[in-house]
Amino acid sequence: MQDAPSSPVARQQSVRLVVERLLRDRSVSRAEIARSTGLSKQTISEVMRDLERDGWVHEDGQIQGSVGRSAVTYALRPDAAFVLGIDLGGTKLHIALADLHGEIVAESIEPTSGDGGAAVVAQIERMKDALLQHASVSAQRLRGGVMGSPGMVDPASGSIVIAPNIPGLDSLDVRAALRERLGIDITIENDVNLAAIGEHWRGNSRRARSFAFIAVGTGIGMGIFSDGYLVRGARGAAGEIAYLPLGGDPYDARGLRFGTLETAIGSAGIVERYLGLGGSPGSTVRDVFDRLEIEEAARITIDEISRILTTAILAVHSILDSEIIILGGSIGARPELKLRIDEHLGRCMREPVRIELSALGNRATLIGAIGSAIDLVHRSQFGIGRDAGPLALPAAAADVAA
Amino acid sequence: MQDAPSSPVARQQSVRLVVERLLRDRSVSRAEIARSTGLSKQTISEVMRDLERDGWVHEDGQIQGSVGRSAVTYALRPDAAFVLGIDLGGTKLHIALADLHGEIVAESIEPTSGDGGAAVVAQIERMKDALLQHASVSAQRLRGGVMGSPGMVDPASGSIVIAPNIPGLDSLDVRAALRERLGIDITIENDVNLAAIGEHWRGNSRRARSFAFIAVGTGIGMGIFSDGYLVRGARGAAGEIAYLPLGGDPYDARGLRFGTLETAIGSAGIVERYLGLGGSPGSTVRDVFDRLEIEEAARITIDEISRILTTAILAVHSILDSEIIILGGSIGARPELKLRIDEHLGRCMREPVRIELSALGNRATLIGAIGSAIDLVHRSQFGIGRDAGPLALPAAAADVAA
DNA sequence: CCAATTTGTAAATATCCCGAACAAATCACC
DNA sequence: GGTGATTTGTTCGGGATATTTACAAATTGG
Repeated sequence: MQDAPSSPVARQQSVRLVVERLLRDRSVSRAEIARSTGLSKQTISEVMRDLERDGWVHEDGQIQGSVGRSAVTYALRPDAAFVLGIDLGGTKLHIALADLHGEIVAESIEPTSGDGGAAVVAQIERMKDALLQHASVSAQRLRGGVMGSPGMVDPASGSIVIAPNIPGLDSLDVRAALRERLGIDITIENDVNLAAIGEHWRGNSRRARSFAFIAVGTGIGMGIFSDGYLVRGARGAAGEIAYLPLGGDPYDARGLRFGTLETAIGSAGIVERYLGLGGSPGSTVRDVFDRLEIEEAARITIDEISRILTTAILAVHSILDSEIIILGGSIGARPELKLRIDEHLGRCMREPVRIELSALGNRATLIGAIGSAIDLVHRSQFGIGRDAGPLALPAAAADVAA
Repeated sequence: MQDAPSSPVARQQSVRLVVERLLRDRSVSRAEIARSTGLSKQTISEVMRDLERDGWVHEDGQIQGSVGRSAVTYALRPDAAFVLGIDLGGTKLHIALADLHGEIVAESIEPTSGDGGAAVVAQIERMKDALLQHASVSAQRLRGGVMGSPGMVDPASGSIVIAPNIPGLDSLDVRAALRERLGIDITIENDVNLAAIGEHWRGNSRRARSFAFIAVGTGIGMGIFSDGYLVRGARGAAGEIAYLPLGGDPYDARGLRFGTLETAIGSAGIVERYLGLGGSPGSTVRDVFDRLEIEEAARITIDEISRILTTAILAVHSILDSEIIILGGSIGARPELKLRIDEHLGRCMREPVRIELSALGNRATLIGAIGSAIDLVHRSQFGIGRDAGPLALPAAAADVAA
């Protein structure tokens, strides 16, 4: 069933407690860790000695001022390992190299190769090498990576099941190919889920254990956190709210194919609605928003979109009881929408749920991928099982200061 | 932060592995446990000796037939402890006393006392005493209990926030009162959530790690499992699908108060719809179902209800990606509904989600409460933290046989 | 400069787990 | 019916880890 606890059964527990404490507060003395974990001082000293020997922590400073001997504080070394965050979009491929604090040391964007799965894998390898060289990081210190991709990712195998926009990616075993070409494990995850992780780590839902991230752009998707854990669903399709039966007839053939909600308020649906109201032909969604103040068709379009999105939020909230709902994506993050949604929510909920705009914008997936990769490194490095609790991520600098 | 691991840090790990193995297969030999856990034979023997000394396990039989010495098998003693499952409804109070296998040794139903919270607590105490006496179980062996109640339960404090139907229950600190009167901890949980746990343990979603249990009766509610864990939401209101914006105008004042979906397809809504279609005055929901084959108004009513419920299922599934959706409650469990829903789903989903009727009927909450209580006893007894994994419950007899 | 307090180390002890050797029980096969 | 192979379960010694107690070192306040 599980692998044999070879020798260090209890030690891993201790190491884990120490590391978790160091993640919570960036710099802590050994005595303080002993107090807060309940372990003895020697155990902490010994664990810390091992961690320092292996390069995971270093002395960080001293605490003076209070009575008694001054304490030496230790902190996790951000440069102990590096990870790769990859945001694989239909048009752009965005890769960043980051340290264990999540500090990005190098990043680059290229148009996604149009020559299919194998070419994309080769492109990723090339970009990775360039980033390592640019940041002067040796390949050994690269310890993991996470890639976000649109479409469905099978929770069991971790391989892409359906990948729109990138031909030949779902037929290829991308994970195996990446492991072979890059020499490290790359975990694949739905891009919206990663964006939710990003917002949870560095964005506007930092302290919320239950929240939803709704991305509205070309398509519509949602990432769900419940009690600190990502909700993936049986087939990895949780949060596919494109198929919510709102904003149209769920028995309509088009809704069946692309999703009723997405048909109504995806980019295509918005433009179509705008044209139906007499808007100028050839307009984009951006144009509609630009003419919001000056054109009746644009105003009505956005009003209707907001109203439908509000019912979607109502549906999501009644099922998940989120603490916060974050709106993101090129359309969803527009403040004009939030304004109208807040107003509508006030009229159909007794205690309207808190709505926030994405703090990370189009970098949410990338940052979530980095955070997720850091978490995986921590887990694999310190023997933390998957049930050992929510994400083990360093607090953002703002949180430490607070 | 956490309590000090006094002495048995590693031992608890071993104990937990052994107990989990015994939960999975009811009767196992020590050698087999050693193999499957990776622990050494001596460790298993020692752990087992302690468990037997404390009365948690006993020798159960022998394995013969294969070459080699025959093995003594051990099993958890079902009578090592007993738990109380309580289903507190607006009209009926249903209590059962069960052993650690979930075998009910005594149960009783009474009308819920109408004299408010304190009277209900007294009633529960009286019924508990009677059950203990009837089953000849000493009070010391009663180790815990779980109570299901309609309304919202705060996930943090475990106290009832909103309790419809039972006056004065939300103002009282029920949990403290029960602890004082009964001498044991009674955990309170939403009744539909417990019904979902019941179905997960003994019902139709036994092997599903992600599923939803939808109860349609006087009111409408849902219990959610994601990846083996119950989803409670930020305020314990997850699954309150009464407020789904389906089947009516979400901006309507009545929907705002009772929930749009519940207004449409709760008992009151069904009867109202039936009358609106020219049905006979004074009818109940039961009457409507009875006249389904012989009266046009009844047929149309049920058809429309099914259609709305189908869109609700579609909404739930698009958000949660459940493996199975279980229908329960006095109305939801009617096969006439499932028939129609299956048909409708086929026309609005490309891969219709699997729908099953509740296997436990109106006992689902009670059984879920028992299962949940057994899980809590296991956790508190064997030092299993809350993040140690999904429910630690004995397999149902049918599963063991299979 | 001394007392109080806190940090960190050292030594001794207890606990727990593992590996190997070994006794016991059982089956297969001659 | 006897013998060997196989599996079970125990005993014993060794190693790793954590805890307790004692103590040295450092720092603040008077």
